[in-house]
Amino acid sequence: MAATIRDIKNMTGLSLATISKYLNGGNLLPENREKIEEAIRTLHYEVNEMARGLVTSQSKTIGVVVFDISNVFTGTVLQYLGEYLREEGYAAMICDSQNDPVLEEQNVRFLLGKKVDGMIVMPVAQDPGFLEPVLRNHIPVVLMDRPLKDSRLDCVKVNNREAAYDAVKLLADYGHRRIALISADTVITGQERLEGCLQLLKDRKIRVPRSYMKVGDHSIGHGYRSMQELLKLKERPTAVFLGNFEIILGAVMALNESPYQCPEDLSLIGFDDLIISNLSKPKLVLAVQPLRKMAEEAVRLLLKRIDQNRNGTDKEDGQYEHEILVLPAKIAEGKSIARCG
Amino acid sequence: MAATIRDIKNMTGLSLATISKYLNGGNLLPENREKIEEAIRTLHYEVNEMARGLVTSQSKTIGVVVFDISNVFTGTVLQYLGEYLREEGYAAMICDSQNDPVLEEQNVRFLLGKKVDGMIVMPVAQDPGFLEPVLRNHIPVVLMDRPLKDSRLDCVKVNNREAAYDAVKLLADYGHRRIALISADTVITGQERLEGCLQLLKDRKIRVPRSYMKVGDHSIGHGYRSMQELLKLKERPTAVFLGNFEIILGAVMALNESPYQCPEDLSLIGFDDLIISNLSKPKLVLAVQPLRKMAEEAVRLLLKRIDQNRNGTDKEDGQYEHEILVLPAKIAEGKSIARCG
DNA sequence: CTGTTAGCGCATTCAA
DNA sequence: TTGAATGCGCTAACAG
Repeated sequence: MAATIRDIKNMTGLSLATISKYLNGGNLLPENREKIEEAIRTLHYEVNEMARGLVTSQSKTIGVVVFDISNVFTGTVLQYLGEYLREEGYAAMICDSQNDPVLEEQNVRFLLGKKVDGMIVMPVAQDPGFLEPVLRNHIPVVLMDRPLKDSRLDCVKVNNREAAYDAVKLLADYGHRRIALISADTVITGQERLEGCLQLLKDRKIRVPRSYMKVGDHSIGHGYRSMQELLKLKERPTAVFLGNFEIILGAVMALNESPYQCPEDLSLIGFDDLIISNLSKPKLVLAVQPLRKMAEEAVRLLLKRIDQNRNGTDKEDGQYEHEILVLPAKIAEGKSIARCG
Repeated sequence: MAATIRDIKNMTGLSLATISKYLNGGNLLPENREKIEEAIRTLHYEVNEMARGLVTSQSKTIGVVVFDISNVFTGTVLQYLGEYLREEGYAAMICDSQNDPVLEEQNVRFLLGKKVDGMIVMPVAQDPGFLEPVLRNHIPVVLMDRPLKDSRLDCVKVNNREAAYDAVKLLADYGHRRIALISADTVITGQERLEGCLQLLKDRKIRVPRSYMKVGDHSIGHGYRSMQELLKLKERPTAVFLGNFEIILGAVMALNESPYQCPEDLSLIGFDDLIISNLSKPKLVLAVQPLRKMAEEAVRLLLKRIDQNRNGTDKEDGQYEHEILVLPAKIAEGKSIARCG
């Protein structure tokens, strides 16, 4: 149906090899070049990447596995990833795991079958087992956002612990002592942030009542319910740390529905980077994740690995030392924190 | 590097054909089946989809081209699309056009090269020209959200005009006469919604001052600035129609920063379907788009076309009559509209 | 039920 | 610079 290199051959009288050379940027007589170009135009020829991939055994596509594609964080990262990959001549094949480890494993196998040249994974599983097949085939992988305990895996992430530490420190510096945390322990990023918060509280000798610790998942629902509960307490907190975007949404929603005002009645600080966070009134103080930078570094690292693989720098069964790139999240100004006491 | 069907042959002593038959669900002796399965396990064999695709000339993957992947609407739709496609044994290859028609055209050509079996497109271009190559190759396409003026293109969309009409009607029914519109005319969906609004206003003989018509693009910035301007007017509107998700965000942000309250000082009705819209206080009245249904129908329609193509129902240069599926957006309750007058 | 053969569309030797 | 031949990994006849 679609035109092939053969049709061009018949049209121009040139050989397959010559045409192939043209397609791959080789040198040929201007005259022949002309002929081929005309044939391509009139035949609407388009290279068949499947065939090309079969012989070159590289697809020029990168598999991207995300834990949840409907998530705003994910969408933004995907946008940047797409940008950088495209710049480098790669396409992205995106697979959504829907927060399901089983789906995630299927995704990985699927991409392997598609012969992607490499993978970028924002994992849902905590165990790196599902990446075994990838590692075995010497397909480079880089993790994003969430590291996994496997010394062979590169990762680009954010200094969750430190940034969370700084965030709560800001609250403390404003004089707050009744500080509540709404965060998650279901994913590593949440755990790290939680640790950072607790460390600061410990360093400052600030006690946290059980009722101030709202540990659940990174969901709107958790944020919403937790904030409602906090506001009902006899001794309300004067400040709250919000662990991620969804939690911010839920919490602000609950706060908006209450008679309390931010920051007069309650100071807030959140963790994420999304313009939407501006929606809250007043503008939220945020620990901002450098999403664009993360995407850029992930692509850079992955392509480096692919290159190393090709140049046989692949040491036996291999591996260079894996790299864990930790980028700094920075506190961005806002008006959601009031002085206390 | 990776194991091939040949390795299995060497290991089992069976022929390529038998193994291929196994892989494609054919019948063979339990004994041989066993052997093959063991070989697959020990060799970690995985089908090479490029090779398979080359001979079957179908990739079992669908190209999905979206105008902006970082958009929440898009993310949600992608999630549903992925779900339904997966159920049918297809994978999605997602390309982001970043609201750039040039990128969009490249995406389409790229996917063509990847030999996708069909495409689902949420277009940025208003002109269907960029889909010529797809049509020419008889690759089925279905448009989503935004129709294009080409009688050969199927589309799944929402009754923007009618839903917007109903939305503004609700405002009018609550007694509002000073109704402002913040919407977009840069995309067809915005235009349709605008038309619906204006039609109702005309039917009810409600005059709209120039200063009440905030027509721009579907961006947070447009929503934000427009709302600020509206609130500064000597004669403020009593109700505002917000054309999409981003506009809602921006407008609510501006309103939150002002001394005015919703719905006491200003009634709001918005257009979209995202849980995040709940963030506003009070809960917004919304014209809700049936995103899941849209995705389901798009997949259904596309696979139908693919099937028709294969069974040669493809009439000459062909085509069945194209289908334009218009799904109803429905008004969802909320508390953002107050009685007026 | 199994094996042999041919070829999908292309890149890549090696000669010419 | 160009052309003829070979094979990437797999499926699809067909013959056994």
